[in-house]
Amino acid sequence: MTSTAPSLGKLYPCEICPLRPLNTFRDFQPDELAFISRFKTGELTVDRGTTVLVEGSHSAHLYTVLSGWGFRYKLMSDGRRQILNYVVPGDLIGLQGSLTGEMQHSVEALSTLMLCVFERDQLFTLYRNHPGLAYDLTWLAAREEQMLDENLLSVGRRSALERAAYLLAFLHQRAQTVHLYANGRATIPITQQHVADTLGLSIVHTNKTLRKLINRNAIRWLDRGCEVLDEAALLGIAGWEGLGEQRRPLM
Amino acid sequence: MTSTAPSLGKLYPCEICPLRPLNTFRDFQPDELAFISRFKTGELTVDRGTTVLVEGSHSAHLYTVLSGWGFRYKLMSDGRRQILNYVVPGDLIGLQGSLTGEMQHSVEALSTLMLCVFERDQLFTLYRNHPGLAYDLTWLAAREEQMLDENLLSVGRRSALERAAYLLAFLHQRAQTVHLYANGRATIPITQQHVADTLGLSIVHTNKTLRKLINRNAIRWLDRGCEVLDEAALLGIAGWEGLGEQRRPLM
DNA sequence: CGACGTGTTGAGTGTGATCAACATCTGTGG
DNA sequence: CCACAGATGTTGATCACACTCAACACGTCG
Repeated sequence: MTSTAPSLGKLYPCEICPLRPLNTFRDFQPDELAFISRFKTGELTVDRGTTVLVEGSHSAHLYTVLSGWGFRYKLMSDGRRQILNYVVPGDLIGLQGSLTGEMQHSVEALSTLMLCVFERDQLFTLYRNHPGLAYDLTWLAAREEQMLDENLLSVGRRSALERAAYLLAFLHQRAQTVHLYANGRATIPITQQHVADTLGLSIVHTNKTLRKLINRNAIRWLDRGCEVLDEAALLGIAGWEGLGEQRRPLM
Repeated sequence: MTSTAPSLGKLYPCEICPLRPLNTFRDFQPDELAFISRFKTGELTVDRGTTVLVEGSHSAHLYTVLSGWGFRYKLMSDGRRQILNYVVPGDLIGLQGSLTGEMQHSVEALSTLMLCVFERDQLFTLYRNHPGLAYDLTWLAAREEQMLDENLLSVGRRSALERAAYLLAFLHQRAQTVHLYANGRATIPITQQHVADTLGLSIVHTNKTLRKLINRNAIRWLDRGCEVLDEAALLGIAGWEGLGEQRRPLM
């Protein structure tokens, strides 16, 4: 399942970017916008299940998510999988590989995923001419690190129920900040296998743990999807205060 | 235990930095060196047990480790602690807090720790005038993310024995790349409580797990310290290939 | 139709947690 | 100098959370 049909044109030139107007994102200087517009060389739309970036590869591109869900993960040689984080619109993917040369993780689409495509070899031009954008890139990397810190705390020190509650509250909040389910049903398009591989649990125990959250009316489970009904309950169970949401840059 | 006696002078001006000559670190342009030298406002030496940066605070400084060991961690309100990563010479700490405003984790010294002190509010000058250094900062943030990814895989998907083997091999390799125990005994200055809080295990089970590694002659445990005897054995147990060590920047 | 992905539930097992007791060693105050 | 508290490491006994195995229901898709 690797339908990588690159739709070449730009349906969404940066000047009419559907994300930028959201007040989650910081304002942009006109010259910055002009640069990004040139930096962006195209768009890419992929189906659910497509692997966008592969661990061990040397990608010539980086991407910003325009719409849809995805996840970053690592595999062990015997097949064990750990999901590291999820990506939602506005997130930059492939920066790590662009800087250090080789991807250390893979990225897969959870839903139809629209991506803005950037050329890796133009990255240094950005650093040379646009210190504000360079700062933004570091900012995005630092924020990814913050999310990973919290995930690590979760997997290392929270119980199964706390972990599940944390994860679903986390994904729910991230979806809301980028209006991911503004239109239509408010569901997170994951399977219980994804939850298990994120939390470091077996799929059977994940199922039983999610059932407890369902019985408390905190969530609802649909076919390959989760709907958060009571975010406050999840935050309480997890002992988590939520994303201290700050305005963030958008590449 | 908060002996924060700031030794003001510069014992080690950047021009005679004891770390930079190591070939782990990338070469520097003269103008970059000059900038860093001005950017560095002093040195700070703290004792073992000192908390260098506190979660929730707004630090005006960032630091580069000149010598010694430390660790980054998060606490939950009921006292559970998760160690996120360790810091060794050459590592930059406090960047996250400098960018996003508030520290989301704490940093504590594992041994006597010597730090170079930088002023946060000069950070943007760096971005404006030194794109190479700006690139380096993002590079360092991306590398921290890579280490966290691997730690998360470990805690989420490796068994207790595999986790312990991974951690000690990891710390051993990091120590070697910066010649941390070039002089004197080659020990990692941690307690079993630190290991437990890194791996997400109880201290009792950590003790029993480390005993297995000791019985296999892979490590030796001293008072508040670990000595790696058979790195290959640890790598084998963990199913880990080691740090693909690349030359890295030094601030 | 059968194969496959996904979700569900029960039974038995085991890894790792908790509880408890003890051995050292250090530092501190009397 | 000793008594004591606290940090660290060790080991055994018991418990429970989470894993494995197994079977089944349901949908989609070739």
